[in-house]
Amino acid sequence: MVKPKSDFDRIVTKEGRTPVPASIRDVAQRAGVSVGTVSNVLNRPEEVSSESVQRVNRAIEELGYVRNDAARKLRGGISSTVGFVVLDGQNPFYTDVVRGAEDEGTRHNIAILYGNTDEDPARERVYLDLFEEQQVRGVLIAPYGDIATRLQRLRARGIAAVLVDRFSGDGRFSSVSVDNVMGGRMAVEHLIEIGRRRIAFVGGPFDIRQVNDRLAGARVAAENASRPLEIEVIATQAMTVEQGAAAGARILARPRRDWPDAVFAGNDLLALGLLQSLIVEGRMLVPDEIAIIGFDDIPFAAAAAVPLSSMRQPSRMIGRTALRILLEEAADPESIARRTVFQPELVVRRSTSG
Amino acid sequence: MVKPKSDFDRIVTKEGRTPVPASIRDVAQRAGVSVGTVSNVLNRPEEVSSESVQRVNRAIEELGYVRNDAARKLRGGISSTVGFVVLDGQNPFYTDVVRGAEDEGTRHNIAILYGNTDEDPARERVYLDLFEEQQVRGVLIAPYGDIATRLQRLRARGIAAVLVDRFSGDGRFSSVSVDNVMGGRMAVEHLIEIGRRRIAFVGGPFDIRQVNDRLAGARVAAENASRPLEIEVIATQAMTVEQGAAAGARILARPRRDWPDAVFAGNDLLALGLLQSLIVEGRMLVPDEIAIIGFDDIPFAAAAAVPLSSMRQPSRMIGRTALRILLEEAADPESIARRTVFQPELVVRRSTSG
DNA sequence: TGAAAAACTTGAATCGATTCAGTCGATTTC
DNA sequence: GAAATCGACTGAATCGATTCAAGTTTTTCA
Repeated sequence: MVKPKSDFDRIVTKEGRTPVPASIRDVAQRAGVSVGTVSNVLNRPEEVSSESVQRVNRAIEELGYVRNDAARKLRGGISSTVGFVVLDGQNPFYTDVVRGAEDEGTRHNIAILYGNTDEDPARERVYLDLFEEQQVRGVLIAPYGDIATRLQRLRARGIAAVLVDRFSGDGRFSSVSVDNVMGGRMAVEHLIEIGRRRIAFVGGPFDIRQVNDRLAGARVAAENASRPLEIEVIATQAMTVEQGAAAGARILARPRRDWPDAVFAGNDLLALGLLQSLIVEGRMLVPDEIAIIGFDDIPFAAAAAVPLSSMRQPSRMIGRTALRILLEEAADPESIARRTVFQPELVVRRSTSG
Repeated sequence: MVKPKSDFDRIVTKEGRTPVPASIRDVAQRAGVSVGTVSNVLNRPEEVSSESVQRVNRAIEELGYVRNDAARKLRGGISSTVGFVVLDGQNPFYTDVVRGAEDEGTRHNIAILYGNTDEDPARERVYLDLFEEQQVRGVLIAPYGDIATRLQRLRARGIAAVLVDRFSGDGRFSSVSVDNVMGGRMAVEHLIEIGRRRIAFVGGPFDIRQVNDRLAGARVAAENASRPLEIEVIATQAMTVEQGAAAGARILARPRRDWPDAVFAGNDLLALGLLQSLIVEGRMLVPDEIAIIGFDDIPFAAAAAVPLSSMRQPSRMIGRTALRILLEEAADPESIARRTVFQPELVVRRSTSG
């Protein structure tokens, strides 16, 4: 076992300073006040005379004091970390959501414990365990499996949870997401508006709630059209670029007259894969032969060779809002769960302006 | 101030269970042993009789006991979190590196505190402060500014640090990176090999070490060519898709005969931006008129409309290795800093096979 | 059989921030 | 002038896991 102290001593002798982490007691001594006063300066400066505040702050400065979050947590004070369990860390959409949470976090001096599950329920559990051990202030989670009971247990331990990008069936937890049904509907309405009739939905697996919702919305649009139409479903095993390209290849393998003239992809990764595959003999079929619209509006959508139309999610805003709600709930355990739903926004680019 | 306990009580009465977090003392009582024994079961089961191990484990199971990491940390035990400060969280390359660190982390039951600095030295400092407060086991950092002194201070507090994707000038800290000079050289050698002569480097700002190194390597290749050539430098303000597209626009604005016939982009984001911009009147200039090679081989490189040649970095491996070294150093403060350098690998795709 | 060694177990002390009942003066009130 | 009020400060007790010197039981072997 390493003894940090002895290491510090070693450094002391070497550099002549005293880098043994200063405790609140050291600060109190140097400032000539009690530990209680130092703690008050740290936490409720308004209750301390300005003279004491100054002296304490000077001592803190001189000693390079840094608060020990472990001790703070232990005594029952609240933790200054929040866990974020992400479904697919590789997807820029989630990167953006995390970024939003981060932004809000730094404003409250909160750090984010990050966990990427890659749609693996086992990893999901591992991270929730880890976060429980850490006694985080709360957990943001873009869930894959069914974690209601797990979250319930965390709550019993005083750890709040907010669902991201999805809501809980029973409404027992707050959530921040986008109206996926509406998004699906708007996407397909747009395709119909630009005159497409043979519309396909590419996406899957359908046990991912978001996928289902987007398809459902697409169907609503199809039925409500002045001349109703059918949505063909081309199922994929995942929402990745590779799967998108594979789906594209399957489309191209059909006789020409069976091609759809527009595809609504379950997310932008799929759409990018499709885009890549829809080049025949150096000619890009998008948007003239086949229009494509995606979902999420990740940064790469605009940057694609044929800039991609997409349903924009306010991803950073989702992250920020989720963290804000989480902090509120952590502060007030009596608070009632609420659902926050943002509206997606249609972003038209070249892939659907043929 | 919220009193978690009272909330638990409320739940107790509601659900009839006792979700007050069980402590090691509760476990000891239930198992009929002392707290010391429970702690031993948790930390050195080989020193405890198998009967006790069983009883303790049963009690743990029954009570739903979860170790309190704060208490553990406080007593001087080691923390089970590690901080990771990332230069550009939006860049899939770093996402991958984090993923690698995560993989290694879960093997050691370690969670990652994540901080994205977006090349902002102020944020860099904020995160290092936060991590210090958390008393993390160590810090992985892809640094932007000069943080030698800051890291030195962390080290004095017993917090190890490993640089990622870059090494420290004075070699006082371990680092895991790729040989950027070699990568730049290989990229340009490849361009020369496919018969290109008017080669440009797109990248910047040059106070990012990696950029400098890659350019330096490119120049070595240019000088060593059988017929030496000059590398034109097209400077960008950042390594983003937008900047890449802007650089592309500047190239297209020139008279045709002043175009380069190949571009080595400082990273894949720039390359993708370039790719996007190099479509003139629906015709893709890549690779016939202008070949492009990037750096990093992010997943989107292969998925681009014209699949992008790139210098692959073993990004996950970098993350895993960095974390492994960090843990070793955290365990042994006497250990000496070492530099780990991986070789990049040339991945040829259509953007350079004209 | 008895003594020494080995194997386990115990429980008080410890880490550092927070809290809160209580102390101390100074000021105000009646 | 005594009592009440107020503001500022104090410091012992607390949280839970770990450690380790000391204690107890079991095993080993002459």
